Amino acid sequence: MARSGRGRPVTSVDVAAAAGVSQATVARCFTTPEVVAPATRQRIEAAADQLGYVPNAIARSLKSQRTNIVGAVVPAVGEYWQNVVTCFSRCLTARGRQLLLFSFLDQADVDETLEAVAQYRLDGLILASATIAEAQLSRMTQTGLSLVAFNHPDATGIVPSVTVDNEAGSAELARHLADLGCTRVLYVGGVAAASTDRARFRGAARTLASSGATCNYMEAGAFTYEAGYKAADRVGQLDMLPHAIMVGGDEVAFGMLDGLRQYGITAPTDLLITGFDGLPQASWAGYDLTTLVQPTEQLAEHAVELAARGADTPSNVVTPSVVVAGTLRRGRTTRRGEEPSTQPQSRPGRGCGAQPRAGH
Amino acid sequence: MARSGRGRPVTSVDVAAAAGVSQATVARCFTTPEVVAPATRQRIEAAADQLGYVPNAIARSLKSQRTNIVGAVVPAVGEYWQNVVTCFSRCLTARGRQLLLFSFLDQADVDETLEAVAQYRLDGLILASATIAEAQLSRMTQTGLSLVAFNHPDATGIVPSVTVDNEAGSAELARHLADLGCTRVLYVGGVAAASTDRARFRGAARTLASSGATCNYMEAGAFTYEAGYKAADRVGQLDMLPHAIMVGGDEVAFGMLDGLRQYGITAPTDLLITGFDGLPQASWAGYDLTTLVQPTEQLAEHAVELAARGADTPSNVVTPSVVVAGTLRRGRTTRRGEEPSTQPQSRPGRGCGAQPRAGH
DNA sequence: GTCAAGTATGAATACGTAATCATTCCCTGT
DNA sequence: ACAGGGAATGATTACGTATTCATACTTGAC
Repeated sequence: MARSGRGRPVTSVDVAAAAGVSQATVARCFTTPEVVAPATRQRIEAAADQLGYVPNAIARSLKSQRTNIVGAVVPAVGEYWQNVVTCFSRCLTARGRQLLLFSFLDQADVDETLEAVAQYRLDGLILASATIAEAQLSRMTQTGLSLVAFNHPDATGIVPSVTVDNEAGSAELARHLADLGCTRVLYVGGVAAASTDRARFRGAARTLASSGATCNYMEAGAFTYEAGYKAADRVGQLDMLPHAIMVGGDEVAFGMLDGLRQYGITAPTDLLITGFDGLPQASWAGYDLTTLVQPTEQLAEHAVELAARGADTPSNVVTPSVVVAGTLRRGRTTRRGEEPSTQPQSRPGRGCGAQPRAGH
Repeated sequence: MARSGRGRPVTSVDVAAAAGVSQATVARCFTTPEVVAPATRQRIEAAADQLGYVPNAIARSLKSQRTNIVGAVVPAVGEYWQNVVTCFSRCLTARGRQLLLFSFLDQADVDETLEAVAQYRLDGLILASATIAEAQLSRMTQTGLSLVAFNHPDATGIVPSVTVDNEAGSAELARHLADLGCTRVLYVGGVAAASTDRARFRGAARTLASSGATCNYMEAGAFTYEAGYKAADRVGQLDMLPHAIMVGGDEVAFGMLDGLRQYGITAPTDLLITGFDGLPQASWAGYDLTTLVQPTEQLAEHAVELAARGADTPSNVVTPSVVVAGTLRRGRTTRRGEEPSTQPQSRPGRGCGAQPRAGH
């Protein structure tokens, strides 16, 4: 047993005493077992087992100057980020590292939280979509911890960053729509100030322009379902519907889909709709959304790789930013010539589904 | 700067030297500032600032025998758990604690992971829906860390547990259905072996029985969308639809809803449907599901409270298990006399929506 | 049988902090 | 003026491990 009642926890010294060896040998037995004689090792293991000895990672970290812990600062809201966190956890566990998580609601909390986290001497820290004061940022890197920006392209150049190729992905979606004959497209972004949002709009606008199509911008205000739902009000009251709506995030797109239904507008009948992210729910039959699937596993893998190698690598090595391409998922929301109903009815498509509408 | 190049990190000793005081005074300055003279304190703070000193939480933890870190072992899949993790993180941050997260895909990984986590001398550990070998469990409590089982009623009696009142919640849903005149109900559970699942079925069956209604059980096989979607196949092929389907989890219910639509069965027209959990998506217009909303914030708060007070409390104090009641959310899926369409049409309800159906 | 080389272990130290104990100093009351 | 007391600070130690250095012991070759 590790301790009886309120007794002292078992240490390597206790094990050493029980096994009749020195503390040093016990330590060796747990770090480099091959250098200790088989007989001794067996004796130590038996003693450790019987006493319920568990090595103290805190003490180890103090001595070895590495905690084997990687931190992640992630927004508290949004299905997307929740998936990402899960991926982080998996990747880290696979490498024998631990994940210290901070989810923040307000950017303002980040600086304060970071202050606290810096004390833990993490091996690495992944900053997801968080803007950090540059002074604090450079201060943190100097303590030897390796920072990684995750899906926060702005940070490129300051710290190594890992992102999906937002612009190319959005371009791919736009091309898909252009191929379907859409010439008047509305882009509904989440937060115009976000660099990811801008990159996605840029990719869409560029591609559509080169096909002779127009691409207006509308800001939903947040990357949430509710924001999309409300944005649908503004769309529903347009005099003329666009041929397609490109939404800057899947969750916003879900809100848009549901919101438009209030106005009797459905995809792909009345217009086409695309999302971005590739959330699990995009594949659910209820939405079946055309979207750009982010290779979350892969992105997380890269981020963890950069963050976890920690102090192994000399800090003067410039780590190139990683950009990974996503993949297009074709869902029902851009499937031409079919009704949203699940009973496939072969009906001739009617143009791009765009019709002049009477004012509300 | 914290360190210049590959230099040594700044310690309290360095600050002491720079400020012309002893290390002890520097330490006091950061733990109990009120006992150090204002002039001295100012000098120390200036020196610390200039050197970029950051207290080392690892060393502190070693000395003080508490890490200020609470661990959580949580299933990797499912929207529900992702919400819970976010709540944990928020509650802990509010208390100045850190969250060490483990998400597991396979129960088998848990034991192994726990072995690693035990080394970190966490203040507390929240076990969510994870079954732990009892030997390991008792071993862990003896190291002085306070375990808390989250939504895992089985554990009651062994470790303090925090759960929603599954049975009462399910009973409330059942009563709601009974009030609507349903007399033939199908309960679709996630995993029959799960104690939460059993409790929910028990609550439903008991209540329905007392109203003279029947309640059959069907197992979806998992608490996932896909499982619900597939279970819909079995429902769709029944000779006679039940008046209502109580699904053991919201995510499963979403799958059921979408799956049933394949068969032209919609709620509330053809039958009524309820979920359990109260996921954000249940409120989305696309589903608008009647469900039992778990007070996740509150549950997390309790769990964190129990886990974080750590070694403050003598271990011989028996901590009673916490059971919190959920609240009923009435969505469209049990709204009688309305079509699933969003245009409210006042039509007379037609019984409970149950109709004999021809075989497939 | 002796010496060299290698192997297994022990003793001692450092990691960075917090807390205990001891010390210095200044102030106040008589 | 001096004793006594409180405030501020310094010296020291402990937390539990990993590592370096030193030492004892085994083995093999000549």
